[in-house]
Amino acid sequence: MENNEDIKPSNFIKNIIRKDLAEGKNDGRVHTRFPPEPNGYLHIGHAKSICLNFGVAEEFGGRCNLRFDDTNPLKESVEYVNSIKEDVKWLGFDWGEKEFYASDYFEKFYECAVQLVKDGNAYVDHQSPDEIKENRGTLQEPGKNSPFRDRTPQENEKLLEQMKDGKFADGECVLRAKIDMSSPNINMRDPIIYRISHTKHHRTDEKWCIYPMYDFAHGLEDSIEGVTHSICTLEFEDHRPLYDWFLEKLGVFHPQQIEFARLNLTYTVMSKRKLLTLVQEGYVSGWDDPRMPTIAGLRRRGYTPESIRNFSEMIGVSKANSKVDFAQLEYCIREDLNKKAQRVMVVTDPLKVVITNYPEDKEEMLDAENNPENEADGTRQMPFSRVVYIEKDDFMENPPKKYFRLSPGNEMRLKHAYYIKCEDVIKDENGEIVELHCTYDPKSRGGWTDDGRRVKGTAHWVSVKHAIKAEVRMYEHLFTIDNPDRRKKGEVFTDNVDPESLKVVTAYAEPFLSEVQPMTHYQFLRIGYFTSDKDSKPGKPVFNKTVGLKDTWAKKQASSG
RNA sequence: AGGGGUAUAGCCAAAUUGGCAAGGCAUCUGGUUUUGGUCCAGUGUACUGCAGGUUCGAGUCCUGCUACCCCUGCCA
Repeated sequence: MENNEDIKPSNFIKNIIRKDLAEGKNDGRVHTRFPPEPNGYLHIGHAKSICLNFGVAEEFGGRCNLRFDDTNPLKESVEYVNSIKEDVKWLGFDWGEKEFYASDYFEKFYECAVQLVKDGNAYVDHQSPDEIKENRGTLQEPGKNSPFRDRTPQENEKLLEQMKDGKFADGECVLRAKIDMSSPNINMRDPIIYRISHTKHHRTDEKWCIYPMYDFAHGLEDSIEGVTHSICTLEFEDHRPLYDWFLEKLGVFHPQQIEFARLNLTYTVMSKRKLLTLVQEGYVSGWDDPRMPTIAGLRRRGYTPESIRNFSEMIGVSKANSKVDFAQLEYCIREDLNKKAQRVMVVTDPLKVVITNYPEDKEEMLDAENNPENEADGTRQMPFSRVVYIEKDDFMENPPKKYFRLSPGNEMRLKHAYYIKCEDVIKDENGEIVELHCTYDPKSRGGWTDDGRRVKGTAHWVSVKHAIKAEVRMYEHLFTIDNPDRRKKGEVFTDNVDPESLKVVTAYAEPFLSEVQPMTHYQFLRIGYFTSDKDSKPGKPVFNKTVGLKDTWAKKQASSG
């Protein structure tokens, strides 16, 4: 029976692999790869791909390569290489003893290009970029053959060598595959194999001034590494015939390309270009801003690797374009942190409560459990005294029905402390409530009496005398609408950024929170999960709101009000 | 003279060779609770995009539609 719970959901890619295995393809090997281009930070959509590729390899006893698809030095850098490695590692995946780089195969790519030329399958085209574009045709009309299309293999071989040797300027000519300028698939209209770019590469430096295009390089990379199942996103479906064409013409090991739908999430954007815009135009503080859907952002927000892996498993894999509700991601982090996060008391919007019958000078330490979900986490001690803060929300002068919290003449429990009863409401000259006078029941120490009294409401609190101040960054969705790409004429997607998606508050916390290690997860009791930020300094903790607790009371209020 | 894809509940998404349409998220309702959290139990007329056809039987097979997504970088 318990096996049933461990069965992971199936998907069409696993079905293909199972079938291949059953048919004895690839000698029973399963080999995948995760091939990021180091031109930006990884985001939650990449996490889906990482989990898929590494997950499938693991499930079928295969391997998964981490490979940097670094064929365009203009856009790539080591900064991105390093961030990608860090993120993949953090997610919990191990790519083995070596990492792979397309740039390690540049020599091999060149040899393959020479072979294509010799076989009459490629030619050097001296048309200008504009001419090439012009002659490519349109979606409805076929393209026109280049006037250089019929150069002899000997001539092409010589020209290709000159390209490699830097005899030409950028854009002066390209190497093209000789396929079919009238193909209904535009990718097959003599696609470019090599372009000239006198650009320094972050790994090969100035060794090369010609760089291979994706379509030529990618299948070869897969082939060289013995990849069996080359999993990519839907937009490459049109490229598959080309992927296959190169491998066939070259007569090398032929991996199978399989496409799946990339992840979309509500209330955020996922394209590298848009994420870059958010960073460059200052809508966020950087790639790791906790509102960003980047791995680095989610990590800083307080998401755990387990929660993201679980999310990836949960949402499944298919070929249908879809948009997953952000609430599903939030469910995953709540589920994980509920088991792990220590509970602490932090008041974010304080209301002073004076307990008039509690001795002026008295202080006492009270036991508080660290996590009701895990008794092994033990207890800690919290100082209590005559004046405490509670949340403003936890008091109402004229409460609606079913309000369990504090109100005039009513009793409420201070968690782990005492029952208190509101005797008096103190207001300032504007009528604003500034302070509550309450009495406590000494017999309720620990928050319980055996007299059958029903005190339904329980609130968190901190002792004013002992509390420390903490900076708490309250995050909401970065965008005001679930689909940030929906916009009126003349608007851009950044017009949908919510200027209030970050609110910084000064909160009052239990004293032991004064010194926190960054990246520690807590549950602020009755509020949500919070994670200490790297900006924390000794005595000056900073917390990021990871996600709020479910709040059925607030929901009920909103729907009835 | 276009090509390539996709359609199963509000959102994801399963469904051996055709055989009673899984599961999760969200929602709502109870119960438990020293967190209005967690947990537990329950909660859905899904004409499986539409219209036909084959069949004892169709989400699965056939025909014809419709809607949406992707493709005209010397990006990946």
